[in-house]
Amino acid sequence: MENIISMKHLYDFQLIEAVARTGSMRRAAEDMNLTGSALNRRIRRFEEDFGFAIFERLPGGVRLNPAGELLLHHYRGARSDLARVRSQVADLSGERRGHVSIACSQALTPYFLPEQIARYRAQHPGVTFAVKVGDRVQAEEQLATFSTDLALVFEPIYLVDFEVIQCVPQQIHAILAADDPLAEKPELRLRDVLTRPCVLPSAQYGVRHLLGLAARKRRWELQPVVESDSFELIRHYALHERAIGFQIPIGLKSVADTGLVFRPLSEADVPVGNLFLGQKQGRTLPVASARFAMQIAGAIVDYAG
Amino acid sequence: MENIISMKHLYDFQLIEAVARTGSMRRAAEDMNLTGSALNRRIRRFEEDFGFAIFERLPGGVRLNPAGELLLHHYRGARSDLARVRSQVADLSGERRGHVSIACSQALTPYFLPEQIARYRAQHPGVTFAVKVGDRVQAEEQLATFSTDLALVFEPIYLVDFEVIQCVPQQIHAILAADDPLAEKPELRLRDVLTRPCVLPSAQYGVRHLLGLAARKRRWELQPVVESDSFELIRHYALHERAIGFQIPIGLKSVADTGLVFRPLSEADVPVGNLFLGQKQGRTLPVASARFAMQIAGAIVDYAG
DNA sequence: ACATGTGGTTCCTAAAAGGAACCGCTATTG
DNA sequence: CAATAGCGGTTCCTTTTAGGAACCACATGT
Repeated sequence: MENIISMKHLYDFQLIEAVARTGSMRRAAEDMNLTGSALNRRIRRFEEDFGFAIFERLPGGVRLNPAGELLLHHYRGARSDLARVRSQVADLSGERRGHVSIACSQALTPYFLPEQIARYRAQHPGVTFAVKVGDRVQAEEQLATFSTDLALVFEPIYLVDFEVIQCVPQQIHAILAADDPLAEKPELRLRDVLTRPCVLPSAQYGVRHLLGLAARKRRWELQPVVESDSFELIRHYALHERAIGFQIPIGLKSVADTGLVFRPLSEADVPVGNLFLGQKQGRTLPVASARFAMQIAGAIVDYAG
Repeated sequence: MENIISMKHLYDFQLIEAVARTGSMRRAAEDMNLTGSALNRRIRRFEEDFGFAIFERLPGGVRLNPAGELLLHHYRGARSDLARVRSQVADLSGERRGHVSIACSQALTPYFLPEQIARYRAQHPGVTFAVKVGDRVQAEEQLATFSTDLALVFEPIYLVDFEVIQCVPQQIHAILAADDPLAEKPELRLRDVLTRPCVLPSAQYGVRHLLGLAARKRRWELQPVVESDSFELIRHYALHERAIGFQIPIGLKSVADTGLVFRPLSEADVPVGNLFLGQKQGRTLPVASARFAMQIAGAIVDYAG
């Protein structure tokens, strides 16, 4: 998966990464299909070449020291840059192959991303995709450690090392049964929905965060009857108990004919959130990723309108 | 020199760079102390691992193809980034060692840089320096290929990939004998000096460029009696024939007691040039280089005032 | 036509890396 | 408290890999 690149000169770094991950030379050795003694010798020799120890030896295992952290970050950067070079070389050889990895929120999985990926692959069948779903913190981490090329996140937190490619506003929508009396209003107030049973995403998600802000401002408290990190569960549960779920509109096109409707919350009550498409600051992306980024940058603008 | 870092995993790239430099596998093999057959095998195996050929095989030698150019640029970036990591690790080990490489114009060599380097080394004796003198084009090239950390150039041309750290104006000064009648004026006009025998830097230098611009505007032509790429020769020749040389003030502190004086040209005649201190766009410099950059950034501002 | 240079290949030897067993240590556990 | 299990580190020996020398096919320039 990641080892597609795995050129030989980076083998030492792969070993170091494995040791750092497992916290033990012997376990890492098993992972990498060699014996503990061999791995130990490689690590020690590497440290000698490098000039500094990169692991703390503890009883019961090893751990990266600060020097090792710096070094591992360098390796991840170098590896991703080599992948970019390989991609550019493949591109100028006319191969039109490549690989795109994107970290995104769950809201993008039911409708938006499948459609976009299919559209892209229709033009470039040689390009493969890796979609890593997670909350906004995980997305930013994966960007920082070169684990992903792109991130598409709603209301990211830190935005350090995050280069914004595109940013579109997304007002939170309430999801309710089609025959719910509230469904007749074109726009819902916060007091309309918070007096009803609510199904909310868990705390780490941006939708929950914005709803929490809006509620706290009015000295209310969010009291979800169901709380989940599965947006799919939230949507389906809204139908079962006639409870109210929440989501951003880009994730809602698909609920149209499932007995559910969605209505925006009033901007006077809940602040508008932003959906960010970004990459790691300063990176040059592989060609396939860069092209795909351009495509969805345009697409999210269309969806927002 | 550059191989201070030379960790083992970059050996293949060092070989590739040697082949690219010499244009021949056998000559590169000699340089790197191995035989042609061994080197050839390594290159071919590397290309197989990488997935693409990186050399064009011509009768009479080899040459990097576009893929190879991309790859070599990646390598130079990775190498310099590893050097930075090593520097940071050394720094957090309290070693206060390091190496600073700077490309600069000749104007900085007689007085400014020696003083600055001495001042820095007085505080950090473990830090070594490499000063590469050249014209402004060479300085920018060296920055782009990671051959130098810093560049201090007068009137750089392209400024692509050039991250400006500091920029100070420098008005061109005329250099003349202390007993020259013109020396009595505090400021000289262009017509005063161009009617006299002139000693000019050659075309690639910024001083010549600005003088040429000013002259062409008035439909005059520069007709130097002596033209040289040695600023030292220009200074000394001014004394011998009582000709007029040109230089920027930061390079002139040292001529005070050599029978020469310097007077600024009027800003109405010759546009003010700029002395730029810069690094490669987006790079994180090794600690020693970053600290030295901060020092001279302050120093050139003082000199300009 | 020849000598000289090139990249590429083969065969064989030299060097480097890996595997298995063992050492000294520490934390856990009966 | 002693036995045990797991850890990093070391040693010895085997396996694998890389390097050296000679050679080939080819192109160039005398």
